[in-house]
Amino acid sequence: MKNEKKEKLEWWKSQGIEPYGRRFNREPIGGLSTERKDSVSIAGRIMTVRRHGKAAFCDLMDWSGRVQIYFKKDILGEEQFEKFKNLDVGDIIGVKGEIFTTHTGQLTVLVKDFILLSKILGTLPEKWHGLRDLEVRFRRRYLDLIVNSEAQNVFVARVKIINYIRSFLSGLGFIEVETPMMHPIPGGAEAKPFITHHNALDMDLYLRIAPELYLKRLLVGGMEKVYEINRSFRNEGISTLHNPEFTMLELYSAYGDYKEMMDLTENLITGIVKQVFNEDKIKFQDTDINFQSPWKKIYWEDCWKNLGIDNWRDINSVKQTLSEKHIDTEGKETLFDLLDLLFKRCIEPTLINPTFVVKFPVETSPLAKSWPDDTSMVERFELFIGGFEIANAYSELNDPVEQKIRFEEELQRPSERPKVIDDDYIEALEYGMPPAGGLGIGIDRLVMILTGCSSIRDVILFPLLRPKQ
RNA sequence: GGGCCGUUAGCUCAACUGGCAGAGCAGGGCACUCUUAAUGCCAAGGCUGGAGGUUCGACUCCUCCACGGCCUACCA
Repeated sequence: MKNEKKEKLEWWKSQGIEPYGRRFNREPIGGLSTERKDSVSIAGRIMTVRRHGKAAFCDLMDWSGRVQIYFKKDILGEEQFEKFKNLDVGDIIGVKGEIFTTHTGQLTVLVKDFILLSKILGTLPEKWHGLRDLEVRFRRRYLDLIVNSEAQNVFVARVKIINYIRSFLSGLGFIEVETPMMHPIPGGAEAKPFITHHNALDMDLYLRIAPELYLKRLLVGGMEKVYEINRSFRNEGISTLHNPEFTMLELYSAYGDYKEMMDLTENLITGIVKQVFNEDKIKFQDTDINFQSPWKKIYWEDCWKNLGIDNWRDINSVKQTLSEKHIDTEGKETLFDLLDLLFKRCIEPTLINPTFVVKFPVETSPLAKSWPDDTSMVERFELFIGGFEIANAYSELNDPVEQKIRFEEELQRPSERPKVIDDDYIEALEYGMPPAGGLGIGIDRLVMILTGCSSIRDVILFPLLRPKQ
């Protein structure tokens, strides 16, 4: 803390004023208008000060907006004006005054009275360039939010998107539920879990990697349309698309299928684009993404044909294509690892406008219902926007015997996940789960696309960083 | 985890090939009652991320460490 700021703090105390105030009745700054001639009461942070001897203009900011306020000595009187001189950029004050317009026509509040509500002891980042240092923006997000309106906009948009999702789903009869975040057996996705320990029960628990298996138990229980906007945790690398904890929407609709999920996804996201952003196109990085319906649908299998692979199960032709494209296959041996690599490098980057990729191999989808007349494939789609995966959905496998076989087959494949079959889930299926469509949407990534952010850290308030020092 | 890059005043950035570390904003003082990146004048602000090394001399070159960014890997 700087000595000068400490001295200011002491000055306020010496005036018998508590520099950290109490409740103050105020209205949002964003609601002020030039038509108002009555007195107003507002509060917020002083963002700029332009002093002119016996008068001064300041900008006062609250979450709803910013307004210019005008301090005049002949209005405030000697004593109040002296207090004003001891205010700093960054202080939080309450103001009572009247609206007027300046000679340049700017809406301004003439300060009749003000009160200090919170004294700043630090120094705000620079008013013109703002806070650029990414590390500081993430570690001290509060400064980012105070100073960078782009940061404010992103997180306001995030809230609006999530609110829209809730009202959209509620309108379709979905109910929001909460399922455990501490799982005795991690399941519902292929990912490395975080491990924690419960002392009283003396048992290890896993932070959830997906809520899927619990939500489907609720379908067994008769809940027909459920969703959870869930935080899930995966103990893997950090990148512009990956944070160890991330937010997903998962929903399940009894008696539906993956096609229903496809329609729902398209309606939901086009609705967000229209209602929240009032657009049907969004600029992401340097390209326009067109969200207009109908969205493109392609078969996963056709992607390979387009790359010149006639039979994607032929590992040699996959390897050959990878080598022709000079893609390093280090550490990749299985057919599906190689296919995944090829897909990520050669297909994903081309899927800019929303595109459903449909019908996946059963080996990569242990919880999905098989394709009619082709048990080697499943009723599943992934949605890609802006070159990366946004959503994943399928017709849910509700046959307990088949599910058990799929789990057992999964155990045969190498995995870093603990190798335990969730027999409790199988048992639930034995009581009958209705056929259903299920959908997962990566909320952080969706927000990225819609707000033009290139890193997931830009849309998560406090992304995980190593502690400084 | 691997590769590359970055870290200089509270913030945003300079400093050529190794030769006294500089500016704007913020903060301090003075002047100024319609400014809006207010303005004018004055003063102050630094162990250049940390620890070693090379050198007469290091922000600059070398080694190690810390944190971050990008790419890559695992994944969503």
